[in-house]
Amino acid sequence: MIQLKPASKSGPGQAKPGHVNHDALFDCPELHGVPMSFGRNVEIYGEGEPAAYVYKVLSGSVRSYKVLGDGRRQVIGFHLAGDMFGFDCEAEHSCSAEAIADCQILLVRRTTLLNVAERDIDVARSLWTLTATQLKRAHEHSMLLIKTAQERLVAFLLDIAQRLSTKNELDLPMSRQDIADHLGLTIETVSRTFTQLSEASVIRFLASRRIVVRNPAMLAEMNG
Amino acid sequence: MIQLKPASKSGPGQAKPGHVNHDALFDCPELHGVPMSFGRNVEIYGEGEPAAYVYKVLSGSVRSYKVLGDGRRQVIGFHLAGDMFGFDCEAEHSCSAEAIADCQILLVRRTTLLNVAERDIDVARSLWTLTATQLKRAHEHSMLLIKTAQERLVAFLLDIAQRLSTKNELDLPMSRQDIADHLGLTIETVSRTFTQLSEASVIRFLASRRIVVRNPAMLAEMNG
DNA sequence: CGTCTTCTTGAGCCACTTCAAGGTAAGTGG
DNA sequence: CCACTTACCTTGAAGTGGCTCAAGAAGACG
Repeated sequence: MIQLKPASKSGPGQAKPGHVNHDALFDCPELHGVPMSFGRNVEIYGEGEPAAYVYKVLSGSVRSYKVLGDGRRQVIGFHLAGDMFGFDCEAEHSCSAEAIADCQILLVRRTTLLNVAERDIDVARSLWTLTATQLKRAHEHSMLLIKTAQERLVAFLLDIAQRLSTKNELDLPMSRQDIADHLGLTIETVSRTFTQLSEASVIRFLASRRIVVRNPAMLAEMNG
Repeated sequence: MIQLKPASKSGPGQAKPGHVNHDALFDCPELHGVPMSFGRNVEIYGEGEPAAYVYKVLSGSVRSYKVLGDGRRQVIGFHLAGDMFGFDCEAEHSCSAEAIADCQILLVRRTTLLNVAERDIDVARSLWTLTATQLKRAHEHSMLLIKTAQERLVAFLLDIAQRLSTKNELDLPMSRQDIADHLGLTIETVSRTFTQLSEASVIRFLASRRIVVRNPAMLAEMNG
């Protein structure tokens, strides 16, 4: 882990290549889907419920999570505009999903998708590719959870920055608590670590959820 | 977390229902595969290498893992007899795999499998199902990593016990270091926690890797 | 403006790590 | 069969990173 000293000089900004959402699953004419709105903190589906639909985020963002018996929560991941989610292979959802902010989501009947996949090899392949990508992301997340608090937050920022395709300014849709539960930390540690990064001039806060990356090279270096 | 007191009384043993390996992917006549032997600690494939094959464990066991730049290792999972692994959807393996002990492994060419999947919808479905199952397992693993040391080890024991389909006696194929790297702990903490479980009469050691579950109910309860 | 939620900061604590040493088991060669 | 080696595991003592508990600051909103 890289030691931070408050108030080091910051270099000029640096752009990151964008990330393309390559999957055309919902573009198939048979899988048009129904758009639907969800308010802030509204549950889209719950763990253990029958998996009736698969989903694509049109606008807004979504968190999927699991909770332990005593209330500890693990945010499995965040789904941003363009992301698809809810692709459990079993008949029941293995985690819950909630709207982080008001959002619009496209719903496609799971059975419809599976039927189309039986005939259309491209759809079947997309289904697999999509799941495999999520698997890879889950493995990355496991790597995250063995790192230090600072490394976790840095990796999180880099991941979100890449997925939002914004150059150096991030608008985090999620709360500190969501971030903490995603990174396996407490809200206090997340807050303190953000403050450290800010004091080291690696990032700067325009507001508590609006971040400017002042030193992208440093941020990348801190990711190891 | 459940507090352990050394030397509580233990109840009688209790059987666990077996776990069936449901996937018939390698039974397809076109996907016969080639058996191959790997010695202890021999690498089967490395992270970043071209994914030429997919694998099925015939005997022995395998660990798949990723390492960070500074050497920290995360054991993503263990593959026991009957398990299939190496199903990355990309052309390169996203993690490494090594034989834990001497083992025999069935290899099937990835391209062959993908070709068959293009024509045979059952194979395509298996491919998806298998990946989705691994995804679910990866999510479970994330849950593991937010728990206490004792909970992690208990969950690990329950998982292995179920997958080995042995009633109350486990023969762990992996070292303490492997377990530690799987659970995000140090080898010392794993050892100490094993000792606690033993002192509480939840388990008993026949040898350092041979464990008898003396109190399955307690073990299950400790898992939350 | 007050109220509510979210975020930040401080001080003390604890679970797990680190560092260090010793024990145990299996293999090897004499 | 025993000395020696090596790998693996256990145990102890001290340190620490992140947690808990507590209070206050900063926004959001009616």
